[in-house]
Amino acid sequence: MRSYGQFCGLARSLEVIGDRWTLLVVRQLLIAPARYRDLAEGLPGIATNLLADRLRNLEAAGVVERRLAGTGSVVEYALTPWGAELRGPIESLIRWSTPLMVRGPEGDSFRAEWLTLAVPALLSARVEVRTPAAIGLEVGGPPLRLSVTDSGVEVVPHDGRALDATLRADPAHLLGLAAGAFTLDDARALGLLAIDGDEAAVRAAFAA
Amino acid sequence: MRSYGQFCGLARSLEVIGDRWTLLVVRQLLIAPARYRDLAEGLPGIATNLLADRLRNLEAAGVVERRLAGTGSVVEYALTPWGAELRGPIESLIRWSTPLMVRGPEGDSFRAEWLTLAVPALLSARVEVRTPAAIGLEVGGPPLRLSVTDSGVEVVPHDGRALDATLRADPAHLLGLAAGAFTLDDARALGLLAIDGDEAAVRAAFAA
DNA sequence: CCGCATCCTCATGGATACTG
DNA sequence: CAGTATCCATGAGGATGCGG
Repeated sequence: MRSYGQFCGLARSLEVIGDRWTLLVVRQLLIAPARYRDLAEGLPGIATNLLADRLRNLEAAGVVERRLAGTGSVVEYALTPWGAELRGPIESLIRWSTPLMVRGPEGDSFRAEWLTLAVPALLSARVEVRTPAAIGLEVGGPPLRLSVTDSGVEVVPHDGRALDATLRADPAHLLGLAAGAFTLDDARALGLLAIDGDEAAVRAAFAA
Repeated sequence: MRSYGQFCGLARSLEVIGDRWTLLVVRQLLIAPARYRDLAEGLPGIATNLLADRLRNLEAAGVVERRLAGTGSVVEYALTPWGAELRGPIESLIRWSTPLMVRGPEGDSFRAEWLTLAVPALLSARVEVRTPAAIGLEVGGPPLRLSVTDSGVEVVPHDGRALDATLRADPAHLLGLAAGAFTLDDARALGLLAIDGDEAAVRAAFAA
């Protein structure tokens, strides 16, 4: 990226993460450290040369580090501590995007893993009191678990542990619910989502 | 901007504000509504065709609106309510940029008005208890006033009102102080800044 | 296979001149 | 003053190649 030549924090940030695709690469690594192939899968549409270029630049800037995963010679990419601090800006942009998401997927590709960032970003900005709960999320793709604890909200791949309830919906409606754009009752009356198990737990988690 | 084709809030945000220069245009309008000429001045380095293009796109996206300022036929650009909500993401990126700012200007251009975003972004994330105060800031360029009230922290052009104190420093040191990167005592011992008036007010404002 | 590098084509950005 | 028009440089996208 060519320099803006401005002594301004925003301009300096954009010189690091302002290139096309760059922040989406960070998004993927915020979901989990990953190999090149996983990144290419999680970033539908990216050209392989661009992915390689972005990873190189992010590493040079100190946002990403290459490391050897597991036992052997498998290269893995992960965020540095400073890179991981991009969670704040990214969650902030996800919240800002709510008006852009309500129109639904419209043929765009979707991966359930993206919800691991979006749902906590939307919920934690809106729900103040937290009742601990574990809620399964089925939105198409691998099942997820929304985990509400005293220390915060997170969404992780579901590993078969015990759940208080399970919520099944399409991604757009789950996001709308997390954003508080409509109520759980309305959504359910319209058949947009289904709940199994302890409904009160779901209601508390979404403050709906 | 070409679509990423991903049903993800971050991707959809970047389709609106991800183009080069775009978020810097928003920065300028967050400082104050402005005419074309003011924007060109506040965005050193931008080409006129790009500024016109970005304003067109931002208007089409609903982030910016053109309006007639004052009495007559003078066109002015301002953020829509949704556009103004980009303050959160932008402040978040400014905080993230702290490690990029400590190396100083290095020949980059600087405008005092950029501090009206940066200083509150850094201070309000770090200082919890607020003692109301009005502190003049002299950093090169037009004088500013840091205004601390119960409701928040803001930096505005100084209009000659009464001040509790005045702080003179170069931009990099003021940012370091606002970020808590070093203490007021250290900075002053090194001759990096000077205070006139009520020193305790300055100390309280910066929690130093 | 996986992890890129190369090559080519087309879109976008940048600098500057110009116009209503 | 507020932009357009133009022309050149750079970067993105897509296909393919290639070494480990």
